[in-house]
Amino acid sequence: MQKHIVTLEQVAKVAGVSMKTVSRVVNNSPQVAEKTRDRVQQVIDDLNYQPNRLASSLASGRTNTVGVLVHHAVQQIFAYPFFSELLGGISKGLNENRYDILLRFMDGNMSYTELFEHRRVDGLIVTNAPIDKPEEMQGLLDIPSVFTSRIALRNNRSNVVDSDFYGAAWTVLDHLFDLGHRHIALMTGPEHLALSHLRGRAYADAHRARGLPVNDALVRANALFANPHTIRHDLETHWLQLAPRPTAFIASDDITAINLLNQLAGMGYNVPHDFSVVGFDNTMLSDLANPPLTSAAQQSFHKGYTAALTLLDVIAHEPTEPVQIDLDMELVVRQSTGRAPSS
Amino acid sequence: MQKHIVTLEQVAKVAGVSMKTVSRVVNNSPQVAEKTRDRVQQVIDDLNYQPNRLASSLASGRTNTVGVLVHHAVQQIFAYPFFSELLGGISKGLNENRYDILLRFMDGNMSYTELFEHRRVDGLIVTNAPIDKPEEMQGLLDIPSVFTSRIALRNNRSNVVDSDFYGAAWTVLDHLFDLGHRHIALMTGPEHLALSHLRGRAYADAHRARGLPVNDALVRANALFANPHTIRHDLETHWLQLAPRPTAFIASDDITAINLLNQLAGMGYNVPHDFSVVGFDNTMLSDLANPPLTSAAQQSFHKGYTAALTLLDVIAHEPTEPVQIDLDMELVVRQSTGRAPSS
DNA sequence: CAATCATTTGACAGCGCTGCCAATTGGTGA
DNA sequence: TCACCAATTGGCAGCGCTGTCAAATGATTG
Repeated sequence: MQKHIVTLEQVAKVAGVSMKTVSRVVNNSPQVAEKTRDRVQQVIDDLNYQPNRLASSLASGRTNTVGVLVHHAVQQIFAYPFFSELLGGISKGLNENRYDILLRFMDGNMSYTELFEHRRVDGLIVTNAPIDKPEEMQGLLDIPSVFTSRIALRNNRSNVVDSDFYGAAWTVLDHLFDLGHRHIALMTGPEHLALSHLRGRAYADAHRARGLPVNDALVRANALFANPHTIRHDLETHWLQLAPRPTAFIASDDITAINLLNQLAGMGYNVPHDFSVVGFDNTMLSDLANPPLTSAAQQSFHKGYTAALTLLDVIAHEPTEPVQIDLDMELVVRQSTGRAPSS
Repeated sequence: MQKHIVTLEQVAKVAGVSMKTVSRVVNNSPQVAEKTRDRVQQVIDDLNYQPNRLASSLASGRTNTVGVLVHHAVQQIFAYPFFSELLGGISKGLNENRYDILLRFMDGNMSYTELFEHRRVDGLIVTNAPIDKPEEMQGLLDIPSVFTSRIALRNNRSNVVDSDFYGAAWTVLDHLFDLGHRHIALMTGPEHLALSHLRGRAYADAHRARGLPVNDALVRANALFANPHTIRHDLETHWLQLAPRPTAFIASDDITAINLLNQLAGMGYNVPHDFSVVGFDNTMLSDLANPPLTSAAQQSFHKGYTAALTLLDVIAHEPTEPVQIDLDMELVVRQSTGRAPSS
């Protein structure tokens, strides 16, 4: 399909310089006389020379490419707008530094370090790392890599860029306390994710700080993206059976929150009059919800962006200490939260 | 960070065979004696040899990598779950054939053919191709490439895998006709997308087929993902001013539909009692809407999967005729559509 | 047992570029 | 004018692999 493949050598020949000089021009090396640069550039343009990046990478050992690993089992997560935004941020951070993305949806039998070992990338960004296979992750610690989620509470050798779920949960609780709520249900998220435990801790700490008692029945783990049926079931068999009843719900994520919203509406309750509901992530779904959902915003785009820059830094400087960055979360208040019903 | 980089040559030396033989083993070439294969494989495992894919690609001219281009200006689209699913399908199709994805969010000054010209990929998949720069797209026609959207009605040299928006619009209209609706508003989507025109044509054809008159005021172009404000404005200044008033709305996409749903609710109308609303794409948003949204489903995952397989076929066989595939869309009926109000 | 042919293996150039280091050029001051 | 130094430029090996084609091996047959 291609007519002629123009190489460095041909450009050099036509321009009457050495390959090395052409190489310098292509790579914007400063040590080329301006006259020479112009002449060579002219030939490059004339011949429509396109450098072969593979050859360049092979010779230099740098690929200017980063692998982004997405855990496959979490296909579902992938449809969640949050991920798309994260990827957008990663892309921006990398593109600004002339890096490309090699995207891989991880399959059961794939090795997490393969892309790097095959010399195809300079480093890896691991999103939603599986928490159930720490051994497989182990190899990543010896490689330039950044996780966008804490992989386990005790793991502290990994480079991590994550949102401050502890602080966010605390902020949410303050918001609800201020609205007069005293019985607040918390759906933490799954047991195996660090963020669930962080939320749980914040819940206890925030209550303690206000001198309020903690009712353990009000804190429950749940699967992310809980479906309507499960939520209905939990409402009927648990939450609404409690005495005193919770007057507010902190959901693990926006989808769970919206399903909760819809189930409550279906049962004849009014949000925020009867119950307040808070979501997490502040995805576009929050705006579309009815009523619009109060949600703790992860800076998803910025998180991706930061992860990218962090990785590039790790690649360049190989720090000995792990880099761990917490990003602020901000509570976006909409109409799903209001004053606690005066019982 | 790496201790030893094991090369083919070292494996060959240790195994006591030539490099070429090791290469054959690595690439599963059939013409290797079983005994030799086992011995070599043993050494490969022992030394933990990892082939250098760059070197392999450089020598062979095949990268086993496909570029996926995402138009940057459509950042917004990217947060739309549809895209994530599409990407998931692309990934599946490619992974099954041992291809990887080089993902690029296109920036204003990027060349669409660059990745290929730099020999980094064997072909390209172009999602949401910009329709306003046909010249830049032109180069893609001489390269193994597949578009996931019709780039322009008249362009017929490109390989395209798209959903059958014409048929889908017709199906939606049938559904609404059957429910007794006779005044149906159509928000086609933007002028510059082929799908808008296809929907418009289906609208006219479906009416004609039933012997119904077409009221041009009921068909309007709109931006995808119309925001609540715009929708409110259009309702107040246009749709609700018409006589007779439309009793049903076909929205260009799920987000527009949901915003419409919320605006109508905010104005005190009941859906589906007062108005029926249909969305497009059947994203996860449809389920979360209140009431759940009737929506025409693009097989987003399957579309990506098909696009991937199509591209691999194009790469392998360089067909002379462009490949154009239409994927069926299915109407998923939920609670946002009902019988037309008996006026 | 030699001739024949299929199967298996090997030698080596070369893919297109960059790193290293040497060679050349041009300008300066004595 | 010549030594001297900085700024440019060039030569060439080699990155790790595969393609081509030749060589060696082994099986089969008359």
